[in-house]
Amino acid sequence: MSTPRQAARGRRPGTPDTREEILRAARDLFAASGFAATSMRAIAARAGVDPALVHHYFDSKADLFVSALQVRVDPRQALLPVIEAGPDGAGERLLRVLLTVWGDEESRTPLLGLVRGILEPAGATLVRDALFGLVLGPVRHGLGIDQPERRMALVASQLAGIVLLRYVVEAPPLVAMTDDELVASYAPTIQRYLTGPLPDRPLTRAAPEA
Amino acid sequence: MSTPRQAARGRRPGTPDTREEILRAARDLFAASGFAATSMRAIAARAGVDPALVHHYFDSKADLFVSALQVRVDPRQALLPVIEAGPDGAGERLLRVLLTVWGDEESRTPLLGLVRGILEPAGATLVRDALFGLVLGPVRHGLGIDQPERRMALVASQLAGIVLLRYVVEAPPLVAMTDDELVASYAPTIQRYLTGPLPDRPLTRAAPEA
DNA sequence: GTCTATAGACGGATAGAC
DNA sequence: GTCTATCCGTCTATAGAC
Repeated sequence: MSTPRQAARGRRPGTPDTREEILRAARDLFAASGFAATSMRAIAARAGVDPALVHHYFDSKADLFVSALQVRVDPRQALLPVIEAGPDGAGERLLRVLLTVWGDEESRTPLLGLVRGILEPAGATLVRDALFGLVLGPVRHGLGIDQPERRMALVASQLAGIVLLRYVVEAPPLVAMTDDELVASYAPTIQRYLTGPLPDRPLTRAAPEA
Repeated sequence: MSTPRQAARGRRPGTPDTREEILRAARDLFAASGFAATSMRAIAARAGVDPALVHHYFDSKADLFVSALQVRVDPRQALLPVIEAGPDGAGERLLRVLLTVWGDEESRTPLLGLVRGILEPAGATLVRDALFGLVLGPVRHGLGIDQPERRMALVASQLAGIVLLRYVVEAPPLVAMTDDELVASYAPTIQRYLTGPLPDRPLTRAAPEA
């Protein structure tokens, strides 16, 4: 019904692509309900297979979780253009990468599952490390900016808010805005966090009194 | 151990304040692990009472959830100073209210429970409505600004990101920053969302072609 | 490779003794 | 008001027939 199958000539595999069906079902359900609230039974039912079959392909629920949520976008590669062109305009470029990745249905679903996993006790640290290590890390090291940790935290707080309200909560005004409108609204903020003035002194240890 | 008891003269209540103990335990656990991952048994164990006793005081788990997460801060009252002084500087005032409320241990715990509930299927709409209705609503109506829906959504996206990264994920750079540093970093953003230029035309329906 | 059956644990909720 | 005992549901995971 979904994927057009090419005429298999040699030996027909016992199962066409049951494993893939399970992965698709798992992806959808994890994205919609998170890790804990999604049961293996529900995944099996959606995929139209027996619950035991799910265990046959994947050792545990956690195993299925990480398998289903493999994002096909390599952050390091996607962020290369953001970094290479230097700090000027990096805010807009970073934002456009975010909107592109989340705008693609293919990559949005697994990402939603990951985000839903953030607020669950188990996956909190895992996802946090992934976010900072894979996404913000390259940008931080690639751009030559001062106080990179603090600046990237500011950037992350705005990007996380956008993702949360536009793609998870689906706040109507944000959903209605076009990519260009979003860029016009948010790019100045991101850019200021990246290269604008910061309240604290950069790296000087002792602050003279008078 | 906790509350100093005044010498009860008349009839001693059978229980000192077991109900309050249960509420405290529920608040802590809901804040730490969310709704689904917190069991009634765990709450009873933490409160040092029998699981059945929890059901005696509260009809259901959902009932206990809403009872435990009653925030003692009335948003309408807390936000009055933000609104009354008009749009100028409203960004900083709004931000300071947020930091004050979340800075108080007393109110932070129930708020954490509410936030954790956002990403769970059950409480999503409930919490979203509460957030927009109680917090952003008064500000939107109180300040005389154009395109209030869109502006409040922009504001909400930044505030939500701050809450998520500073109080839920606890990103070190954000935790380390003082309130004044946070205000210096974020107030300009909030203010621009409230009163700055917006990409779209305000309320004009038809945009002339040429 | 696919399924039936079930183990083993934990969850919320209830009835009723004291 | 507090507790014991228990029902009934759902879950993950496994063993084994076909």
